[in-house]
Amino acid sequence: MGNDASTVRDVAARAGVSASTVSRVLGGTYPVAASTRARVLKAMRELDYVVNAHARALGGSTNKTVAFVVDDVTGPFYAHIARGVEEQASAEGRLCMLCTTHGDPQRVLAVVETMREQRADAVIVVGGAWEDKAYQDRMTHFAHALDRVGSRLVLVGRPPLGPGVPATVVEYDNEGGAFAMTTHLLTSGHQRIAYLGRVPGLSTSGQRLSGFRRAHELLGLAPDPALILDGTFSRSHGYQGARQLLASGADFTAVFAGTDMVAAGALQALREARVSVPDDVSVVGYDDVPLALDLFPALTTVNVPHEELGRAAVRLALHRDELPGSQHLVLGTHIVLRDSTRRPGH
Amino acid sequence: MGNDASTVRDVAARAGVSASTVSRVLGGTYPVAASTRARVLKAMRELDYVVNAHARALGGSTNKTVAFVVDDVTGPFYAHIARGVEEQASAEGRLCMLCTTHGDPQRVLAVVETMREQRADAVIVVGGAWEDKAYQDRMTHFAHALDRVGSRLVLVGRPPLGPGVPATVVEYDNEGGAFAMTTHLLTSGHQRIAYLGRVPGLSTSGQRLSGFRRAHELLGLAPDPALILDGTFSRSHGYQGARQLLASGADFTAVFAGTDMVAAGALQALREARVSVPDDVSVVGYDDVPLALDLFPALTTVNVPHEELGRAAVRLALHRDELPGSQHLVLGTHIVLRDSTRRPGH
DNA sequence: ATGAAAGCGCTAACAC
DNA sequence: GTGTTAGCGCTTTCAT
Repeated sequence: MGNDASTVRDVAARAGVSASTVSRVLGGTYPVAASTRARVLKAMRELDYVVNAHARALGGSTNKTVAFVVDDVTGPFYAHIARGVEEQASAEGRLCMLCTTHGDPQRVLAVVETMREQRADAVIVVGGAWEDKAYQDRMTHFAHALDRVGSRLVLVGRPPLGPGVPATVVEYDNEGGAFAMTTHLLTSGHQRIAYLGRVPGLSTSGQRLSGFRRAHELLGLAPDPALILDGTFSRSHGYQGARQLLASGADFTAVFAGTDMVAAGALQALREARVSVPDDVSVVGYDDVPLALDLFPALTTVNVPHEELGRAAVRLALHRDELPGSQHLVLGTHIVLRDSTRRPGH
Repeated sequence: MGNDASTVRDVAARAGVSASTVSRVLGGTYPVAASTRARVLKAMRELDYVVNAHARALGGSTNKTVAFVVDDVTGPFYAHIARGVEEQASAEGRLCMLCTTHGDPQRVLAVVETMREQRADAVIVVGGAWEDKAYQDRMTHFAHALDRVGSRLVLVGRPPLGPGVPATVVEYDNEGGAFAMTTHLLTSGHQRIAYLGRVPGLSTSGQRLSGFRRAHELLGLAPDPALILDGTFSRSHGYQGARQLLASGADFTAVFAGTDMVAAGALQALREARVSVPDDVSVVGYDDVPLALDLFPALTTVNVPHEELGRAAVRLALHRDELPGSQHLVLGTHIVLRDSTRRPGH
């Protein structure tokens, strides 16, 4: 229906100048007589003119757009990284496209392809990667394809694809955080720690678990395989997993939840079973999302610099020519002690 | 730098056909000989071709994009609406652009303008509106401007701009939810209810407060103005507000928090002051975000159909020609009783 | 079934 | 300073 936006030509006609002149005042980066500029501006206002971003993107080569590919906006973990991305993007004059993939590797690939069509300046993929050869190969392919058209693949919170692959990666010390937390638990006297939320094939999960294992080894201990439960990074897995653990009569004094959401579920199950936290069992999470503060008891967890991850992703990708040395960043993590942990038996 | 994506022309050359033929297999909506199509497809694969979305948008008129304008992705309230929007958009073959405004009315207007440049199929603005004449006028202007180019302004969770303004509005029964909740509190015996998080000039806040007032009036009561605190829809206001209330020695048995986040802050303040919830005071929130379940005690609150709001927004906007009668939707809300409320003095 | 040619709205040489 | 002329990559008549 209604389909008559005014164009440079309309504005030019009304102002009695040529299209290029209009374009010049639009760009602002070229001398135009003050009086002419005023007339053009006036015409634009009267015609309620706005540039067509597509025509502009077609002529020049950049779209002034950053794409953000995420598993699920709803998770606070992603939401905060999204905020960092959005803020930095907007600070750099870029628009932000949001795509969600709902844990489906196929959709990730499809979405990245779409972003390639959109000629986004950067394509930021957030969250653990699937440790699957075919998947990695496809991502590597995209990295090259994006690079070829002057765009950039950015991996946030997932490992690099390999040397020579043109991609920016912004990680955080996943393994180190889990190591620190496990060490804390172990040295406070917890010997039997259940691990909830091992997600097979997910890089993030693998790294956290390996920090968990390394801490045990360092103290000459071995985690009990029966206490490591497979599942997803979800509240419901935390709930189900904790119930299952309780029902099995397993012996444990602490629960290491794969994420804060998993911890939230576990806390609910524990509360329902009248198991007191932290008196009977300690619970720790991972991520330090705002929710951690509101859980009861307030959750001891590993802090991840969410917003900074997002911000850094955009910054590095957009300025990769100026800061070529820093295309692989690993941000630190640290544990935050709150009320959900205590020495066992005290 | 690298800036040589292959084009239809490249593909055409390699397949030994004309550009139009390539375009035809791209579109799929036109007869092409099977053998030719195969050759073209092969050439595309070999050249790793992807269409240029901008060139396409320039020729045709739609961008296949939906814009989503939100205050802050980080709030769970928005996050869940965002999910609904994203899901429906993707189901309708649209991409989703995300823009945040951080509570700044100026930025809302700027962002909507940008979306106009992008020729988005729909521009979805979420969250309470500022009850400010100039602001409303600008929005009305945008509604018309978008309409003129075949796009659509969608208002989610805010009142219509007025009759004759071409905009889709998807509301939820804000006033009704507050009314129901307040009535529940009042009829359970709470006579002095504090209201935390009145945000002057914000439509959402105004509606909630008027439901709060109507419930009082209906029972022949009048809310005590001293118990109504101005602030923002934030956790920190909930915290500060509750502390202030406590410090003032005010007399109240229940707290109606403007949102669940406000309630979370209030609960923390109450806990720190050793005021037991719900034994000493009852607390209720608004929104029913997932967090409500994880608060302690689990929060009694008003359920808002977040995802459906987002989904409906996209659906109505995109199919406005097929369902012209339903461009103003009001979804229902209902109260959810959990553990943060109780009759006073029991 | 396929090709040639025009044009979407804008920017960027290149003239004057 | 300003106008003219070409395209950017694709879709779409109009021919054939």
